[in-house]
Amino acid sequence: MQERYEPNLIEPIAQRYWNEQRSFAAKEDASKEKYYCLSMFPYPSGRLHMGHVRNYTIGDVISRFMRMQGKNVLQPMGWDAFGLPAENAAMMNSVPPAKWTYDNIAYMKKQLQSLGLAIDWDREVATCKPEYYRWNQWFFLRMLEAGIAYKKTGTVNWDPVDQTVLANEQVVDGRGWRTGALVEKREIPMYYLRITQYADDLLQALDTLPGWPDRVRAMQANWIGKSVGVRFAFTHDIKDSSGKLIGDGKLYVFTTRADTIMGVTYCAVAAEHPLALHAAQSNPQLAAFIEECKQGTAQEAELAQQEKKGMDTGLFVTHPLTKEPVPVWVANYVLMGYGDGAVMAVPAHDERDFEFAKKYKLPLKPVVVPRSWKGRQFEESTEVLDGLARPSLKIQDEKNLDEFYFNWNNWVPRLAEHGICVKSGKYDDMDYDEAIDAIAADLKEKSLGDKQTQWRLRDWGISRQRYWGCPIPIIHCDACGDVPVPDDQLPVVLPEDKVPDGSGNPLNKDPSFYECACPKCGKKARRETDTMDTFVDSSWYFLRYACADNSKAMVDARVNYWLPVDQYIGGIEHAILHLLYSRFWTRAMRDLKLVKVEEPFTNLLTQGMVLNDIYFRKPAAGRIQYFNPSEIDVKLDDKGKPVGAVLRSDGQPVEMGGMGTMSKSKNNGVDPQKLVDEFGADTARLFMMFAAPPEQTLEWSDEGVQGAFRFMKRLWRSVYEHVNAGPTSKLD
RNA sequence: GGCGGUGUGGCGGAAUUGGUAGACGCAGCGGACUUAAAAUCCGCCGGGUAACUCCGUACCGGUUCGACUCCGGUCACCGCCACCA
Repeated sequence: MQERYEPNLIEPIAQRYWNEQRSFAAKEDASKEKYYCLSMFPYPSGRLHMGHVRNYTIGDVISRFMRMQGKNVLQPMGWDAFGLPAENAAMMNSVPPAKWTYDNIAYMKKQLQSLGLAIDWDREVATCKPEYYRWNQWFFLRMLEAGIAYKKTGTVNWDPVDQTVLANEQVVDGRGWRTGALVEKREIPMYYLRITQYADDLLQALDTLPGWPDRVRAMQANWIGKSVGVRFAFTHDIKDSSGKLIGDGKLYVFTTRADTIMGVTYCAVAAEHPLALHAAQSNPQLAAFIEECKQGTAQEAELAQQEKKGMDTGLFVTHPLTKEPVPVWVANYVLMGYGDGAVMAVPAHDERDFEFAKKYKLPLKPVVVPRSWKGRQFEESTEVLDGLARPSLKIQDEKNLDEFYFNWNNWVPRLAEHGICVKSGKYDDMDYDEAIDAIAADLKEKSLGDKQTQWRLRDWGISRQRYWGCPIPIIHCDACGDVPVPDDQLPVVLPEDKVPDGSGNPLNKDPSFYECACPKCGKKARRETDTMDTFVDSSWYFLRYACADNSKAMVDARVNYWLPVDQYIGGIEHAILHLLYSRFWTRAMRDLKLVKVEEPFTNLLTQGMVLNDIYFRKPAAGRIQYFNPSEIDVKLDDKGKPVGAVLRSDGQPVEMGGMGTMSKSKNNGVDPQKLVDEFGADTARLFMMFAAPPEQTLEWSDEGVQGAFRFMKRLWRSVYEHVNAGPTSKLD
């Protein structure tokens, strides 16, 4: 054993030994308690970043701890290898995404090994390999048979120049990020997975996951978005040009406030609603308005910022209880994708309806009063606002000091509170719950509605008009329709030699891929060229680790030994989609009797981001220039507080921008490879584990790394001294 | 607007079920070694005081022999979701 601590000498020796001995290969052993420790697998972007190092170090420490506790530990690793960045890199460098991806995997695997992680590399998977994605295809066909997968037309962002579908993030200010062309909404056929069928289960079962952070469970519950209310219909006799009643003469709406049904003064429908489209046929102005609503992105968050706009259709529907005519408006605040794309509007008790009614001078009608008014006399009156007569209700407060009344100058939140029904005929004096029960019962009796549960969650559209993904195993035949690829012809292999040029999916232009024979009738047919969303790949990789070598089946009995994952570690950014899809997919596999496990992840740790200082200069004209902290000298005052910073190369001051997530755009990243090369993996790992609790953000500090390095050196020396002192010691 | 979280020295953060607040690290200060520097090592390091049995865990109050920890309220910050009817 040598006196000097030289990690670059000793770490590779240990790593080679582990590799040769297969020290971390896990074997199923029913006599031992298993422990499955899983880190979210990386996208092979090219190099590891500090977030990876943190993630895998946390997992490795937990694995080590559990191994020392005598558990049979599995810690696998793989590659989330399909996806858009490979296509972009391909365009820039004229390299096929496959080559780019495999090269990156080779490099990053070396990096991971140099970190000394106790990974069982025998179980490595890469989602872009046919051995893996054939089971995506196989199980997709099983879901199709079971009715969990289905086809329907869906709305996408379409770039008319590139002839391609854009993800929401690729739409900037309503234009394609590459072409700058105005993005269109387009209806195209896509495959969907019926995750909504599992909505209630996915929501309820969140309570069985005490090992998950509260906020992640809350985020999932929000996303699923259960809401209980009443779905009912207004009636009408509006017919289309062929004389058919639109929607069978019913305009369905959903409401959580059925108690306000007597206060309805208009109905609002989404721009894409059949009634709106019908009215637009004879109304060019309305048609133009509908076109305007269709512009922009399919992203809902942006809709929330828009001003409320609408237009009268001139159509009327009949109120199901009062039989009064109710005007139908098109409104941009109504979403086609939620419920039936239509709402009943009660401007006296709903903020959005209020704002809309005020803008377009629509009537309003108060029908709910505070509970404190119960059993007391109130006065009806009319006030004139904006030249309109507005009905108001007044009451003396209990101390007879003031008058409380509805006034319609501004919205007040109290108007939306639950209360007592008034001016509602037979429902007068009923409280919220009672009124809803009574109204739902009456609507049911008329066969015009009932209580219903509505979900925010939508079915999962998995079709992507993209090349670098798992092909959807369907063949389109003019005679037989959509025919599944027979199991014995799986996998449908993605050709790996294509180089996308930005003008759509190369599979569309490759006859050797899309030309095929119909498996049913043998006639010439066309292969589906859409590929699957990459979230499909990551929805079950944790199952495959248990049986990665099985070429005959998707999963086998070993899955039931290892699953569920005892500890899952990864970024909070996957709190909703990846984790929800995985929970759904596992349930689908359970229902098709492939696995026993229902909840795949028992404990979840969402590790914090890695932050670093931000330094910049803001020139009088032009872009902000960011400087990497390694190029900066910080000035301290007497107490050691930072008071300023200068760029080392020119000695001139730079602005201190506080701390932010390490990113290319802020130029504040630290390359893990440099860190490992200089100080060794142990120092890097020690610092990361030590500087902050795993769930919290970690503030990078070069001095902190030095401290960890000093610690390692001291540790080395004390071992060295021990070895020299002890006559029989053979530590080296 | 809804939901979730967090507030402790100059800084990152400890404090297992309510029992010595500030572990450990960073920065800072003093010292040793050195011709000098780096590296390394030792000591000090919340505030106040001449001193202590003083004050101090965002703020106000409560429970308790005892509160960073439990309860009620306030303030501030962060994250996610959001015309969801």
